[in-house]
Amino acid sequence: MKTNTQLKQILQSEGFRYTPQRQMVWNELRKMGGHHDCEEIYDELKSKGTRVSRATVYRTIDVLARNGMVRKLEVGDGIARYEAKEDEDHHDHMICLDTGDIIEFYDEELERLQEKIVEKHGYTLVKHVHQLFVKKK
Amino acid sequence: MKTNTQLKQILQSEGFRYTPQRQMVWNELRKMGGHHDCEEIYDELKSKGTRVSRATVYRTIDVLARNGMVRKLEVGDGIARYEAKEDEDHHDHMICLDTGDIIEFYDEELERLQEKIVEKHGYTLVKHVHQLFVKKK
DNA sequence: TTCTTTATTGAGAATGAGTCTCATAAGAGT
DNA sequence: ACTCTTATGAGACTCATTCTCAATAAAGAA
Ligand SMILES: [Mn+2]
Ligand SMILES: [Mn+2]
Ligand SMILES: [Zn+2]
Ligand SMILES: [Zn+2]
Repeated sequence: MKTNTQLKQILQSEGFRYTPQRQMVWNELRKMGGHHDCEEIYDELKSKGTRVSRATVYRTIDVLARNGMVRKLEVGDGIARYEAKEDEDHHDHMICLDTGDIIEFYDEELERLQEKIVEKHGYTLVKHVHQLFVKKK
Repeated sequence: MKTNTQLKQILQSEGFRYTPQRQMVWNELRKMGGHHDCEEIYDELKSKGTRVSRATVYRTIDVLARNGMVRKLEVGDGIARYEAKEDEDHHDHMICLDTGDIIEFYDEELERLQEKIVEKHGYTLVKHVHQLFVKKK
């Protein structure tokens, strides 16, 4: 569980300022849990009376993503979604085409295989996108 | 190699009309080879003096994609790219973060593993997106 | 071939997620 | 408290993609 102090340290170590807006966006996304877009975060904050502008939500989410606090997820509907990265391990996503549900999965062997393939081509793996679009059986 | 007659059959079997514009978009994408966005297809057609509107390129590409003639590829820059699906087998993509190059790869075991994981969760795999973002070693 | 029906097209307007501008506010170091 | 610089808010703006609608042309019938 990342504390606000840790958020402060991470931001400041990169030359970013530790502002109340950034705290609010970060804490809100953590509290919400799951995968959410900027508009949802903005609405949630607004409904609580806190004043964080839409632009700041977008900017903050971007800062957090660049610093590994948050993960960006694009499922193909043109809306970027984000999830707070606590201490949890890496995982990929299954998206149910019936319900829109996002199920997380992790497979050791799958991760290894990707590395192997990339190496075979003379490259280094920086990141990957792996999404399985499924239907209920 | 898909012939124009095959294009006609596929379109008409789905109730779509076999129009010169659709032939031009399809043949142009095939001729170009590789992964291209709608603007590139539009420009290419325009440079050859053929008159196909931008809207029609977008609409046609969508029709072709829905009918398995074309594959959509989103690499995260907000521009959808497409590639003609001839008779070639399935493949996924490595995107070089240095050059923007798109390298195709296929791994039997990887494909099998995905199926296994999805089944384990009680779902059926409909499609998947697997992109490896890499850097030159 | 001509007629009818209905999908398609072109041109440009509209959409909308995300970005940018700029004047004002406020972190952080001294 | 002062200074320097980054962050914020409000709204304008971007730009890929979609939509509108009048005009056009496939496809099937006769
Ligand atoms: Mn997740
Ligand atoms: Mn390809
Ligand atoms: Zn993974
Ligand atoms: Zn694959």
